[in-house]
Amino acid sequence: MEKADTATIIIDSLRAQGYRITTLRCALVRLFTRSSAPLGALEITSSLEKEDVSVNKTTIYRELQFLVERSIIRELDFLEGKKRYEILSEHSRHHHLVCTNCSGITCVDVPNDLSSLHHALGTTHGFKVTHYVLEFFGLCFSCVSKGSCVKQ
Amino acid sequence: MEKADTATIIIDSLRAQGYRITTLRCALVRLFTRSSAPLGALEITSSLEKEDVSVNKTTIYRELQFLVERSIIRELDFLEGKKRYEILSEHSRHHHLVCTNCSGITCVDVPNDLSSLHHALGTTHGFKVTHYVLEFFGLCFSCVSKGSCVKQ
DNA sequence: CTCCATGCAAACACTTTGCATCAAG
DNA sequence: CTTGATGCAAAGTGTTTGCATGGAG
Repeated sequence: MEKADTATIIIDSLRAQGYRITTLRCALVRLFTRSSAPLGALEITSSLEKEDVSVNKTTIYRELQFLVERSIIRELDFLEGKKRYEILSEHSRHHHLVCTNCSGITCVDVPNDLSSLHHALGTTHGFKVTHYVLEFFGLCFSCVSKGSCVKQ
Repeated sequence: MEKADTATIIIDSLRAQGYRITTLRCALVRLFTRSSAPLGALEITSSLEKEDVSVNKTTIYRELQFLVERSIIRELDFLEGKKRYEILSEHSRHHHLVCTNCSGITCVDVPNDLSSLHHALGTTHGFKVTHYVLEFFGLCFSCVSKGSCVKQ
């Protein structure tokens, strides 16, 4: 029994829901399932260009919005003045280490379970948490090592 | 023995460090110590206008940068396409409930201590965490109540 | 008087909108 | 064919830069 890759599963699911499967949509889904780091719109554009996929920025933004609305990808923000996007995988305890020196981003699975907090917030504030963002900022291994190169 | 308010303490500290105490700088510090919610640059501008404080956007942005660099305020981002700023108080376990319906922001003190995570990340990834961001998204009490008004 | 702080205009970066055209189903 | 997807131009929003002027110390 063959196991379809994530991209194929997502695309089949979109097709099943009656959405049109265009070259761009396909390429975007494959790009996201392949990439480990969160991508900005411009990076996406240039990545797709390398695969000779047509790339109008308007269309990219619209397609990103489409994928976000269907919970296939999610938006992230690392205070860079732009949004980044990454595939929304099954495991939800997925966070990032953002290096404030080299801007490198590493994904991490954090063991802590904050689900008890959801309930706490529900009772104390009447707030119904749908999701949360937990991101760590600091210095990555290589920037800690070569301390002399740290900016500022 | 009189207890100086936070704004005064901050301003005195800036003065002691040799920074010029201008009307805007003063007004900004007071605004931040007074306000409970994180503020965007435009909100700040209009707030200051109400106090008849001169408000050029360039100056606002430069002053915000000045205060961020000196760790008096910090930047936050709630995926709105703009940055928000709030006073950086002594307690670090300060997070937010962001309502995805009405965009209301509530500050919360979260009991969980994630400091063990810092060390874990240090050992497993060689990453030195300087700070982290933990924000909750969902529906606030009033939006949960009047469920019918939920957008989309 | 000396610099830091400020205002103004313009530039920037990222994102969105309107509208005509194109192509997936 | 029909309707969603796309490209292009232009506008929108938030933020930054260059440069001359102004004011705190």
